[in-house]
Amino acid sequence: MSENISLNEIEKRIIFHIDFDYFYAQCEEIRRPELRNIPSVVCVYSGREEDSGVVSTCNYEARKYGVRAAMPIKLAKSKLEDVHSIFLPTDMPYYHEISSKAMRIIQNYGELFEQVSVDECYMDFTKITNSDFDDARIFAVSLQKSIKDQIKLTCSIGVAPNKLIAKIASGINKPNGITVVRQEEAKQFMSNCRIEDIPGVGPKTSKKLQSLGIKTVSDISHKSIFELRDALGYKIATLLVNASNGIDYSQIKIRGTSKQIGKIVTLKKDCTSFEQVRLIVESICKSVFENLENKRQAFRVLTLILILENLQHVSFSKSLKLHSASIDELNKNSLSILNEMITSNSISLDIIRRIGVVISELKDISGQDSLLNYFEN
DNA sequence: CCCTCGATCAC
DNA sequence: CCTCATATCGAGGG
Repeated sequence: MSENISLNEIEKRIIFHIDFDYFYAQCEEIRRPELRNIPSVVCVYSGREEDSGVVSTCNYEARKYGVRAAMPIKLAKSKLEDVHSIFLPTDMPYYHEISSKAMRIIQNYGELFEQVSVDECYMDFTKITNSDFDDARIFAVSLQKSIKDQIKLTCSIGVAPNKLIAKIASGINKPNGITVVRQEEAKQFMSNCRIEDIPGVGPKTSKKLQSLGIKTVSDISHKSIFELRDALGYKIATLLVNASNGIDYSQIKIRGTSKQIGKIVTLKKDCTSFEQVRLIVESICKSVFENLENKRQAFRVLTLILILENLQHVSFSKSLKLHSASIDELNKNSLSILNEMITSNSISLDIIRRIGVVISELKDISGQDSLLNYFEN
């Protein structure tokens, strides 16, 4: 913890984690209320084949049949066979519109605000509530009501002494729920959680812990960071030991613009010639570059990512000497990296499933006179 | 200290 | 069956 804030102040915080319920599917219900009564599934279609892709979100009606986020569309369809249901593609611009309206309402409540994603944010309510959890609950109810009244959107709120617990708590009484965890309940609350409930613990970390014989949050709380460091790395070890004791010092931080811009696409099955791949890389570059232009920024690092048939990821990156805002530069470098990757790793074109381009080390160039082709100095 | 690359997470 | 975008960590090499 590098922030200079006293422990005393840290422990008196009241943090909200606000999570919009089944967000994409609920957005669809907002513009088409008739969807409320039937299972609806919002999907990311990869275009590789008819119905290839995954479920992004689904409403609770669909969940009754076992449909879940990240599930292949084909599997979801099989679960809803013979059921009157609807499958829709994502419409991100529309979801962002709804999201901004809701986020604006939340921000108007006052203090430090951190938007984590399109459907999730944190807000510090310490001052407004004077560290009183009863007050905080009233604010949570009022916030839910404002959002519901103004845009017909429901959300779930976790109220806790830190971000970690607020985040876990918001998921407990979903949808349209409020869960309050006080400072004095923090450790007990954590010990009732499963290890996988801790944000930052995924399948890999879970498995490592299991192989160490660690099965519960209480098991972790009896370990030292030192004991876990070798297996998990310093950061995760620290996170886990603190979390298991109900502690999380991380602060709400106002997020600036993103630090990278990227796009990954899935190749059609019949795409095998280098010429086809080249055109795809160029179209990805175009889209990434448009994004960069809109933000009036230049990039210095670009990374090309290949995802192979066996879902293995291979990435190569290149740092430029100077920042660039030239699409030609982006194209040229992407293609040269692609060539290098294919030859040096002896990757044949037909085992490439997905291709991505990411640019990073971004820098604002608004105010520069030539945006089209800008080089530092 | 910078660069590159892979891993992991979670949306 | 297997998307997509972003952030962060850590190792290893210079």
